[in-house]
Amino acid sequence: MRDELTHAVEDYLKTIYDLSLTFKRASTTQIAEVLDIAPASVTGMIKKLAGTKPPLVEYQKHRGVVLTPDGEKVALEIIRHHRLLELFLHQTLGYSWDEVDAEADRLEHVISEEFEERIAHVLGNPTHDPHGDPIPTKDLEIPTHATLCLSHLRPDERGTIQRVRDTDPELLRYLSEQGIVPQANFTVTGYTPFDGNITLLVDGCDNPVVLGTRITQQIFVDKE
Amino acid sequence: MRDELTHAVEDYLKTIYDLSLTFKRASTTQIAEVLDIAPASVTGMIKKLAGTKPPLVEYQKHRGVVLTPDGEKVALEIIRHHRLLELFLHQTLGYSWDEVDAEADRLEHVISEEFEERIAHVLGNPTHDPHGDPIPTKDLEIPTHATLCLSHLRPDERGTIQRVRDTDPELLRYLSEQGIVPQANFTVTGYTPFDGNITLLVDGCDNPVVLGTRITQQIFVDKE
DNA sequence: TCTGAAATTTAGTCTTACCTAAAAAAGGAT
DNA sequence: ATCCTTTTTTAGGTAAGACTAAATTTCAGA
Repeated sequence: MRDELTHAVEDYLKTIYDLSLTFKRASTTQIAEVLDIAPASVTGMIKKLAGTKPPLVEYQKHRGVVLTPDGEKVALEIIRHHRLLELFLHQTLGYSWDEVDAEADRLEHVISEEFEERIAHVLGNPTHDPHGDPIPTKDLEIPTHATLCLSHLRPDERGTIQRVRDTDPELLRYLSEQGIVPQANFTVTGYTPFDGNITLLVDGCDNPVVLGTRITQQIFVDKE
Repeated sequence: MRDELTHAVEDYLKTIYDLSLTFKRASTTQIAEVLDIAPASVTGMIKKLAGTKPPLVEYQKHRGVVLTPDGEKVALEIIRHHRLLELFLHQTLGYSWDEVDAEADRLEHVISEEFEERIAHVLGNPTHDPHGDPIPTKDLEIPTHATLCLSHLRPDERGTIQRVRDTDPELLRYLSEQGIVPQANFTVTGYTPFDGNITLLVDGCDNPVVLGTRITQQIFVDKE
């Protein structure tokens, strides 16, 4: 029906989905920044997305867009592809967790439903990818996941890393070197009020790590 | 260097490679037929391929093209992707042999060298895909393979199916229902001179199968 | 309510990467 | 030599997406 969307369209929808988790509506500039495209170009695409047969976004001039149910369906489908692929690359092909995002970004637009089902099956219908991001189910429900941000913890609190929401390979490699990966347990040993830095000691590691808010805001945890 | 070729370019090169196995030079019309586009379009693309920095084809007006060493390298790279993917889909993900071609056709243009290496490794550096087609090695050598065509066998000769060079899912499904898959042993029990039909009895099957030349010319065997 | 900065949209271009139909030209076979 | 087929040329079209520059709108503070 509304199949055969271009890669660009799928990327826009994915981006809008992500942004609206945080901001409700996604603004032109935000989308432009994420996709590294001129704002004017975004306006053009947004209009297109709002003008498709079943509209994919609800657009109000000067106040950004939200996905329609149809648009959200597409976005979740792509996100499911992406996260299943990430886990598959990691688990079955031995990719490290900082490499999976780039490869999945290319494959997500190309694989068939059949491919999706088969890797889901091989992986045992998993609920989370290697970064701890929830994988939408086949009928596009998002499994529950940790929403407590590491930046909110304070000294002496203990917790478990659940999710690292960042795609920068450098950062991911750095974090895993420090033992900061999903399922790792840790204790917060320090907090600096003015810059928000948090120091934590990962169980089994010798040295504490200091992380700035740029990082701690991307890490979600369960408190012990 | 000459990376970032479009899917279309890669498809042309793959097609030219295939054609020149049989005809030495690939003509405009032949290419147009295989790719199902107008001959004029082929001329255009051919000129482009001949005009790249290191030319990918050697082009003589009115007498078709041959791949240059550079073009052949690209073609073999894609063919390696394609055949590794076919085997991977079949072996690791459980696709049936008639389904793999279509999926591989899309993925072959998108996977990274890393992906290629990792599936090759998981599969144990295989030499042949599910249809018996040889998989170019990492340094793009083609393993030896059967070149004896089933259409040349005559009654009472026995052989082993080595390779079925066809991508039509219907046909492939039909053949596997008749037990005609790589490694199957058989005896030729009949030959009709005028239409070239060949009757064969696959070991372990009860009924003989009659195949026309359209089919037998695509099947390669080893004589027992 | 005015004003200026920031965000957004409009308008008009451009590029890339194909594809096509129809006319012209070139080869080849007799 | 001439007909027929194949191939190329010509001239043009489309689809997708991106860009710049200029205009407009919004919003927040004076």
